[in-house]
Amino acid sequence: MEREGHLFDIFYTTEKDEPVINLYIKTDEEVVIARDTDFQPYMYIIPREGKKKDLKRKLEGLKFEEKGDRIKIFSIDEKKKKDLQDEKTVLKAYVKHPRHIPKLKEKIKDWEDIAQISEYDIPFYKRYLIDKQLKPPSKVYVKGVEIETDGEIKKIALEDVEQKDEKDILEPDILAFDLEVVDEKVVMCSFYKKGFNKVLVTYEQDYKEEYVEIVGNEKKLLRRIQNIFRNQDYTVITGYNTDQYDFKVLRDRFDEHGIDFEIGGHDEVRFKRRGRNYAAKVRGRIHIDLYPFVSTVISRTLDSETLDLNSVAEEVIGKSKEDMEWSDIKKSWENKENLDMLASYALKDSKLAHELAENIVPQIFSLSSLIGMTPFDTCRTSYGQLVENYLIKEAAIKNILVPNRPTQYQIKDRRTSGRFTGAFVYEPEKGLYENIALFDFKSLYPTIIVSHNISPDSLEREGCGDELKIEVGDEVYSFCQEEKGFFPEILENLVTERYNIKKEMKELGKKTQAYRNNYNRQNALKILSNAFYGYMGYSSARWYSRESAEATTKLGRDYIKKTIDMAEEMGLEVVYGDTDSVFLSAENIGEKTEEFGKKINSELPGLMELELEGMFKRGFFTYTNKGKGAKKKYALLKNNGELKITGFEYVRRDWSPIAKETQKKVLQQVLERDVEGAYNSVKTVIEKLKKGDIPLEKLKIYTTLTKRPENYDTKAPHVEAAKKAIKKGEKIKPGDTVDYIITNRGKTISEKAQITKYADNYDAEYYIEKQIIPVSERVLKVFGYTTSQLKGEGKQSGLDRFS
DNA sequence: CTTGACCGGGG
DNA sequence: GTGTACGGTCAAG
Repeated sequence: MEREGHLFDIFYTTEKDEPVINLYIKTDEEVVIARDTDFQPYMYIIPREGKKKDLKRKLEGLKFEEKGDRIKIFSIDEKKKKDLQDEKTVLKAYVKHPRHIPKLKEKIKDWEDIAQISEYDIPFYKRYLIDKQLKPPSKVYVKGVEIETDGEIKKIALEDVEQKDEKDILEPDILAFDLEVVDEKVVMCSFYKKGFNKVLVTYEQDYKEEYVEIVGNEKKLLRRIQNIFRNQDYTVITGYNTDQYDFKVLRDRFDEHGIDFEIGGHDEVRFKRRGRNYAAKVRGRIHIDLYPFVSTVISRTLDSETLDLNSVAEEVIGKSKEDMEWSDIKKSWENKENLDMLASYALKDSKLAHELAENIVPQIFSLSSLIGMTPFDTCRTSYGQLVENYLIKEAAIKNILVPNRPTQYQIKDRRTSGRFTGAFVYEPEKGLYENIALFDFKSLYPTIIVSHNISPDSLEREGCGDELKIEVGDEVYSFCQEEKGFFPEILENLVTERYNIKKEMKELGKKTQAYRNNYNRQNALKILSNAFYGYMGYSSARWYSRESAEATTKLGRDYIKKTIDMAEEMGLEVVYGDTDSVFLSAENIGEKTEEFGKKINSELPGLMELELEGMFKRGFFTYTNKGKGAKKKYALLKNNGELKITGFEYVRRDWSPIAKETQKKVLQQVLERDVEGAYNSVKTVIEKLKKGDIPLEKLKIYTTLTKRPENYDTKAPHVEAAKKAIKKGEKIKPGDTVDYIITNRGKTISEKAQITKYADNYDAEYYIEKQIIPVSERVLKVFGYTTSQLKGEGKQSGLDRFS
């Protein structure tokens, strides 16, 4: 029988000591598992010069036992493969089971006749996706017969699987959930899905809302959670930080009550180790934890420096919820007060996660299908893995041998010896500027790599007749231009496809599905192509090439400097420049921009292009404590009055709300040319602080405890505050975020720190000196104000220098 | 200046 | 699981 469906997950099982690949496929009607029993594990062994025959004979005769495992190579194919610059004959050695691969490698690694062993550490399921060129969660075609099973899921004995259109991607059907936990017990669990929202509660009382369901006790709550997870119709199960929190709590509570943690319908939730963390794998569903993806990928496009659900949702989808204080959640539950509010808070959390997922999951899916990884892996990826997975997939197609991962020793070595000059920064002269045009290079590094053929396989190529020599410091690197390199060829395709899609998008209505799909695809292309440069200099990369990375930044510096020179020649004032962007100012900036853009672009090679990113009415630039122009710290005022603030403290959570509010206000007033007003705002806040007029709410500072307070060697305010609270009977454990106030009792800051709950006064001096002054000084010293003036101690002087 | 500890998200 | 993967900041050395 033949059918089509979206391949959304893959893993292997061992049956009768043979590996079986299981493909999870969602067809229009149901989810099926297609089972492939024919895929064989292998690795490559490269013989030394002239030793091929000897080696092959020895390998064929090899038989050994390890921990009861009888291991032998049961067949060897000879292949030709490209190894960076040379073509080599390699032996493709097949074994019976994936776990034999590392054992075989260990056994033969010191053999005289072997020059190198390759591709021995590519997980079996990934190998399958790569070799079959499958791109989850896009559409595949499968052929096979149904197998009789007693389970709920239909199984197919796979005869053939083929990738269809990789742009035909699974439509996610999302269930979001969220736990409320008090004293390490689950007291509420909320669910949100289209047409289904529910809050399970263990405490019995009259609840106003119909979504509340009373379940009596924690054990019944867990049973009901299990029931909902199993029986609701959905493909994606999601939440925020569910790997590190919700799923772990659930596992512990299921354990405690002696219930099997089975929620996928036919298998236990598995915790897969990924570096120092674990990821919860639910077979039959796609468990997407939004947080790791937000923190590695989405965060780059965000202004917010904190990545809590609320701030992220606010920026990504423009929505947030009224946050409930942690202490209030606890209080509400302990006193059984306001439980309706607590339930609605719980529902809002999963609703928000759901809305965020509606936006982010399609991005993850699109990236998955481009890279060829499962969505499960993609949402937990690092940039290094993203690039490397793609490279391995492309290497297989181009018959290139995958380089081995560096050893720990090599990684250390690369880290210490591999530092090199980065991007060029044109430091801003502090102050206010009018009429600003912001130009930047479209995909600067990718286009440099393509236009100059920067690639590990083009580097120092012997006998090359057309070399590009790049001087970096004392070194000269040469890149052969005769043949397109591995990286440039890939990047050219990625960048060109993205340009084409963006063109296509202009013809489409923004609300159409086609537009959204295209948007996500071009976004995935952008994420991937922008990651290549970093990958070349990433110490754990298989295709590490410090020389290529160095050459890329060198060329980048040259291009941005050339841009700055040309701008100056044309009489434009250069305000600030960083890596790939320049801020230019001129009275008649509107007229000059077009001419400038045309001139620059006529001189740029190949795919390279400088683009006008935006025009601003006014901009504010500041400098660092050392008196140099501050990088990446500026505030811009758009023509429509909107503010764009970059790099200032006001977004960070380790500052008190009053400090953040004050800084934002000051920046706003400064940009409106009301410097004196800004100064007065600071003075007013300081006065209020002195009088004790600022509510404690605005003075809280948040920090998380990562271990038990008594285990800290250093005296930090949040630790000391926690210790004092514990003495008073408060329960605070590792992982808790404490909010504290610096009070006026005690000598050192640590002595003065008290959990908000136990604080009834504040140390005005501290908040003025350590919070308000530093954040406002950062802005106002540019206009000649000194610290003592801000404190109201000195006279004003030189105020109009910049106004 | 280098090294090592700490921290993120969640309740 | 063809295992054992972050990156930035800040105080201490």
